[in-house]
Amino acid sequence: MNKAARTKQFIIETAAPIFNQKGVAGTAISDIMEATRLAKGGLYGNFSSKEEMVAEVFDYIAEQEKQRLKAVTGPEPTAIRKFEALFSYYARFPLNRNIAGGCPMLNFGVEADDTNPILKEKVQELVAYFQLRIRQLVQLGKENGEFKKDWDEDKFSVLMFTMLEGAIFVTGITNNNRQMLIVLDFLRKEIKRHCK
Amino acid sequence: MNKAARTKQFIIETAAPIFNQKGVAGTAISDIMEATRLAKGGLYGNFSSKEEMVAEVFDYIAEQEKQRLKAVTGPEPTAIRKFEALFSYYARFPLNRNIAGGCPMLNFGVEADDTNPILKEKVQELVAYFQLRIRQLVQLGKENGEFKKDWDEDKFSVLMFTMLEGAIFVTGITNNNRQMLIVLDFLRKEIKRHCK
DNA sequence: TTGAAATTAGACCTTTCGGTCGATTTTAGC
DNA sequence: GCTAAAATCGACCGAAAGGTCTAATTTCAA
Repeated sequence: MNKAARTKQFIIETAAPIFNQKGVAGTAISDIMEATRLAKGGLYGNFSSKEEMVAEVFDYIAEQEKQRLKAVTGPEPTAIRKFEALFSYYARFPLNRNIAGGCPMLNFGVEADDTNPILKEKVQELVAYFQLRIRQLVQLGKENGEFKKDWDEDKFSVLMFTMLEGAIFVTGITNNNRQMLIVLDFLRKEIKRHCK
Repeated sequence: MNKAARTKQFIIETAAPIFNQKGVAGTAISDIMEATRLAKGGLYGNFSSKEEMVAEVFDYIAEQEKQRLKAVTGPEPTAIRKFEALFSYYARFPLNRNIAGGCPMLNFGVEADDTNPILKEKVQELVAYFQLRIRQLVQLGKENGEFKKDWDEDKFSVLMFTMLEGAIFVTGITNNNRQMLIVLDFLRKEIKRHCK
């Protein structure tokens, strides 16, 4: 990894939580200059524009989120345990995050929706990925004989995902994870209800 | 209503969908000037700053949302019918909205979370109001003998609210209300499950 | 209809925005 | 350690940001 690549990566990692917290429109290049302690040339030597920088920042974030999902569920041996690992991860949200500012899907998605089609598409992909992984977890559980075969994984992945995103939103707004815990409690019962 | 008050109201109503779509940071005073066809003096004669304007715009939006909730559920005679009216309202989301840009709670809430404590508090109040109304609907149904007495309205209001907000988010991102319909289907079944 | 008060227009101000580019420093292969 | 290439600095640019203020217009009670 040569100097430029290292600098670029450093910028991306430094900028990620800033964009996630303040939003794209709310973040100025000067904010990134300050945080990275780089001058303008140092930034624009690595990115041709703010837009491109944001795009690469989100690509990095998306990859991080995917890795995190794998890291949380991967080590667990069964589908039930994988779900449980996910739930106890979200029970500690947002304290367990290394990118400050809440869920990037929600933050970037809400802003990009009416303003940035390219970024919106990236968020779309990440949402689809998360929902796919939930479906696959249910399928795995079916194959393992953990879950009943008639459980509709498509519907469950929609319920689980929308509830979690809603709970993340409410957790942020209320400064309190009480509602997240209620949601997780419900999801745990749903899992149990469909166990053999 | 004198001229100033009418102008102020006109500005608020014109600005509301713009802020809701482009975000606070993403909206320039010049955008509001263009939309209202007013000059700077016309705006700053009615608001002392952009911040104050946004605050009053959100107050207006919050009132609109409350009125809408009442308008949708009010005419229906029973709790079950009130819920059903809400569900068929959300089934048509966002086509049935008169403020473009999706759910203002979500849009303003996500942006304000890390940037604007005053606005965040206003969103907080509106969220609390919606959840209260859901709880009250369940309570009404209990009193009417529609719902079983052991139904936990506190938990249900959390589930319903988080799911709907999550579904609104996903509906926007995917340009498709398929997941909203799945969520509504689930909520209908929950209602039925707790009917006497 | 009139005239004082209320309201709005729009030129102007300072600051900050995203972005450029030649000068300067740093990197890295020899 | 030298040197060509790569990377970064930071002064500079035009545009646009939020906001001010006085002049001009509009409102509305008498």
